[in-house]
Amino acid sequence: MSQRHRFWQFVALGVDPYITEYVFETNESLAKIRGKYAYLKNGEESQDRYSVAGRILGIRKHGKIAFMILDDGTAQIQLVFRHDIVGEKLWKIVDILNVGDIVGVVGRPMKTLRGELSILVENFKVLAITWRDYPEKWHGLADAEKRYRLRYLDMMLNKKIRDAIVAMYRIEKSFRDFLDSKGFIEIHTPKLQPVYGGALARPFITRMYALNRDVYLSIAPETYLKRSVVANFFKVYEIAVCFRNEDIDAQHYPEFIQIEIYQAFTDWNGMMKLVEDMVSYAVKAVYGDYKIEVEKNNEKVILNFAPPWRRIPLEEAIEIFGDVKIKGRSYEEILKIAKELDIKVDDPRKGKLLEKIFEKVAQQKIQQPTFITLFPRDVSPLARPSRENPEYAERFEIYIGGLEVGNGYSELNNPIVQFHFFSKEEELRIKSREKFGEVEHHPMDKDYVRALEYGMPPTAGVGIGIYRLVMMLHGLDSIKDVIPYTIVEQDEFKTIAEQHSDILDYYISKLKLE
RNA sequence: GGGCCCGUAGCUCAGCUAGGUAGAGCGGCGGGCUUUUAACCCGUAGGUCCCGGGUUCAAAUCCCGGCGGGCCCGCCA
Repeated sequence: MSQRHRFWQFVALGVDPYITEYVFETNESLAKIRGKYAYLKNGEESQDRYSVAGRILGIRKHGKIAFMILDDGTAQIQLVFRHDIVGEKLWKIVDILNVGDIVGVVGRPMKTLRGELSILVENFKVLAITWRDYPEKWHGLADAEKRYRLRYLDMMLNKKIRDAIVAMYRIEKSFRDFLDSKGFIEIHTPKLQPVYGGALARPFITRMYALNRDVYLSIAPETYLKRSVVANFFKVYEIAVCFRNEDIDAQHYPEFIQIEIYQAFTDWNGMMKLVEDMVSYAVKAVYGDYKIEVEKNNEKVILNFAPPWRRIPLEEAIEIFGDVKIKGRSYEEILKIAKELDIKVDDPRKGKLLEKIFEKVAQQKIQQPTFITLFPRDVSPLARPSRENPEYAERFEIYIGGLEVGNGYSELNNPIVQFHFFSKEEELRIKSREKFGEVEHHPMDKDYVRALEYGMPPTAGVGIGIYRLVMMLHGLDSIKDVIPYTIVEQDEFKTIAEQHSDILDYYISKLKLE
């Protein structure tokens, strides 16, 4: 308040950042201009004239010439403002522009004497201004709390984050293109459900006033997509938000996006092929090659997505990668191995033990895209038992870069056995409650069983975690880095209107507000 | 649920171990500069040291409690 805000300087120069300009027509993106005029020689000016708009992210002033970095969301380019070209009146505005202001400019591509492709500005308009100072140009926005609190700045200024967000869109689009070409359709399943299911997780509970009852936020689209298969939509998928009321860490966040795919008349083998074809298609479409270099903990790893991917049964993976003999062992022996590995046993199922042992000794070592197959039946209540050994399910998980990114199986389409498995899950919950506390289990879903009773063809399905896939592909070590907006507690601060009552009064009177 | 770490100017950070006048760079503002690339040079303003309590002659610094954020373990993808 002590010194007059620069806003008043703009107003004095006839520029009101919210009243003067409502539109600015652009006719080219900076990315295109960069490509098209790369040929210019140092000092050369093109006679072509373009209209571009974006945010100023850097300013270097040199008396009667000024260089600014303009970012239009597709690329950045240097703007050259010359006093002799824009004239005295516009120069006064050039003089008060700050990093963060938004301008539309008309000018000609040129290359400076030092070889920097630029736009020589002939005319420009101020389209909006920033009221807050931007982060320092060298370190940028680095404080973790501020990055998540002011995520728009993080996404605007941190290239790694921005690239991951764009790549995520392109990967999802590639998945849709691929599935569309195979005749799949996307079906949106309910996020508010009377019974949660399709995964083992604690749900969010919320109130639906229309029916005067509590409902669950979807933990997975699975049971509804399979109802869709019953509905003769034999090739369906959904890129779905899933909500799981569990803790946050580097690989987990309570709301996340999965693509789930179901295809009738095939089994887990057909689904593994579909997955490796689809993911490799997307990787090539987005990054230009099946092989991509990923940086992990300052180490570079080349990941090769070219199909086919390796398929290794779970117990074999434990033996190969973890060097732990596990095949043919009894429940007691496996329990002992788990304890020796310092694994806390809080779930009585043998399958859980094997999963934990795998995660502890083998998972980190699996870098190249790999299907780990043949999971124990007892942790897979919606999967079809193996045709060779019903102790196992025809279930696979996808591991890339040491991260679990997906899970799929031959779907259980037998309503009698499905009912039995659900009943066993209930029993497990009740039985293990005294001994281990609440164990994650799949609740009885009779309505879903009834759908199966109308007849579901042999079907295979898969779920792939989009955030995990993207964080792995971009070498980011926190899932929160690829989630556009994560939750943060509200903090206290003053808005500009609260800090500058004179400016508030100006707009109230100018716009005839009360 | 358990453990560890962090919070100082708009931003990035130093100062804290061992209590003694709150600092730097960038950014802002003013001045100079017509080809810079973290431009440069001169000047200048800017702080509830997260909040509350305690110890002390004296607290950014030590202690306790809280709030906010991060990481790890357990659980979930």
